[in-house]
Amino acid sequence: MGRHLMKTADAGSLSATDAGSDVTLAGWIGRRRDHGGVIFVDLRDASGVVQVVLNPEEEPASEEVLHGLRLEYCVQVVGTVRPRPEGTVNPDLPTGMVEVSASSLIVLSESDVLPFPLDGRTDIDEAKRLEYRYLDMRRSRVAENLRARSMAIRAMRNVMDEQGFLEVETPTLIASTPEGARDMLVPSRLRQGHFYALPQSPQLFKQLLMIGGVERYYQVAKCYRDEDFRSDRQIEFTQLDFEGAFWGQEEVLQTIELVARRVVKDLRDVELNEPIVRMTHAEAMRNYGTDKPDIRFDMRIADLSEVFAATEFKAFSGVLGDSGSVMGINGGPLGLARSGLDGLVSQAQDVGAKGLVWMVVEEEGSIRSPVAKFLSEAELREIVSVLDASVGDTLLIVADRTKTVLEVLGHLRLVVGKPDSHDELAFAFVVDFPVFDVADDGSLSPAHHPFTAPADIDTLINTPETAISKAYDLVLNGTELGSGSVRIHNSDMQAKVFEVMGISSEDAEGRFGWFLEALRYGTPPHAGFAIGIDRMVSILRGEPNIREIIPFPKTQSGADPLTGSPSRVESLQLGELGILVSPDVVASWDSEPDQEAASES
RNA sequence: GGGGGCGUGGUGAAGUCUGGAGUUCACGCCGGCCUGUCAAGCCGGAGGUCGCGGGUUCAAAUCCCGUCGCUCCCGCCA
Repeated sequence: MGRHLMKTADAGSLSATDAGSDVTLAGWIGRRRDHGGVIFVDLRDASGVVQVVLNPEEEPASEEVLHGLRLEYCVQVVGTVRPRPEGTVNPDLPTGMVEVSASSLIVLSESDVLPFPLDGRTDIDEAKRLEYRYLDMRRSRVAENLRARSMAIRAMRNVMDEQGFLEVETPTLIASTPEGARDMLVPSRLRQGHFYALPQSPQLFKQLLMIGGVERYYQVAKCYRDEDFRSDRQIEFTQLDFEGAFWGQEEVLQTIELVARRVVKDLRDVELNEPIVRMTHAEAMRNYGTDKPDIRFDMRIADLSEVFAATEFKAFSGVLGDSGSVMGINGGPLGLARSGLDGLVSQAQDVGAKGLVWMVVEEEGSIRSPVAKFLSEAELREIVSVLDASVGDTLLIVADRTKTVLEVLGHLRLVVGKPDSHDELAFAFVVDFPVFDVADDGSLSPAHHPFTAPADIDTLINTPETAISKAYDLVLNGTELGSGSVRIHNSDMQAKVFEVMGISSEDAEGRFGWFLEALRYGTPPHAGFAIGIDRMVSILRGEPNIREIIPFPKTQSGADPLTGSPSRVESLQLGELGILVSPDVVASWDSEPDQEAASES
């Protein structure tokens, strides 16, 4: 290594075997311990931290420079790696066996006093962290998350490469495609009054790639959906998107398994030996009350309608007579006081239940419950039997329309059973999704985009409300990680599906005529998937939201506190686009106290 | 669009329920001392329009109304 190099070693990589070697380090002052004479500095770079010893008697720099060192100064240190003296080894530091004795120190760049500490011991307000994200990512939490994200994407690319996939970039300025969500729009200057949409997914392009003879495609794709934010939703996010020709569902699920195994291995150093559990959408709903079941814990929903077929209890008999259901879960030994049980009742009501019956199995086998006196001995025995209840267990029972019962119990199941960490991982495939969601009023709305192949076209046409599609989801710990489907590869079939979904043939021709035509040129059967990378990494990292995994995320209101986006633009710029901001909107600006654009103009 | 939580020196928190002097704690910052620490230590000091606006009151960080920001959730989002 020549002397001209700004650094010859990484701080975090030094170990006892480097003792005696001369190194040039460069990084930031993470901490300083100034004893008046000798000064210890924790020098941090991207690789980690090492202790640098500055002794003025050895003249690494002037007294003024040495005692003037402050947190996060960017410095270069030339010195010698040496074992730490007896009794001063730091077992908490990976490089704690050694230290670097400095022969010279140069301040490359001073730092202002920091807006918040970078020590990782305090939870800084997130808006502040995002405003100074470049400092925030010097902290180990974000730095490690960025590395994990990189590792995950590398693992995905490795699997894809090994499986013979071709990485293809698809455009991000496209025509609006129907994915269900609101499109992010970009105005066109060359065709005023026209707009590009940012892709919600590369859906139609990857299908075109299949038609184009690319048999296996993948992409680490930025996707955009202009909907409200959640802890696991941002308007822009990243997916591993892939598609295979001459493929059906089985090939897709097996590929997902390869990806999941590799990512979990690389990020958690855990081998997933068991095949990923598969269940149908109907099974998921019946057993867990949701299409994204958290199967780290069992606690299945049990149907108690049989038990109460002839009950005297009006709250139950009324519902059953109205073709509803009575179902329950065994919450296990919750040990809740009356107030806690009442809390569950109000939570059940919050999600739509008229009420919730709780029961606690008492020592001598009797049942404590507000409704116990309305139920027969036989019914109580049957409840205990069906729910496989033991002494101390809390049973939760809901009677209502079947859909409501499942929703409520699915919610309560999470409330009482969901683990509070992601130490354990439970993947699941949910397959055989219905084509339509049935609303309370019986109306149908498509559950998936219209390019999803139906399991059976006749069923779709004759009884659409019961039709199954060849669509499937990947779920991890109760979070939907991604979705995919077998696609329609036949133009006539595609036209029929458009029709059933309520898209008129004129409308379909106008918006997707080009795609319907493409399907007519020997389209191979194909299927694919997309995995949400931000979500997957956030769960594997045990982070509570995907912002921790995204380098520069936006706040819940869609703003970036660092750069000030979204911002107003000059009217000149709008003029070129043929755009005039509505007078109402302009008027509302006057009442806003704090606007970036206002001060820039 | 709706519901909940939060907003107090640079940072994090306590104080707010039950109104009574900008009070407290930790970190950071400034100055001094200090040659083996590693969240270094010791002594001293500075620093706040309690998010903003209005109201109630003799008196508001505290109660009320509004508003802004952040966040969690419902709707929305395959």
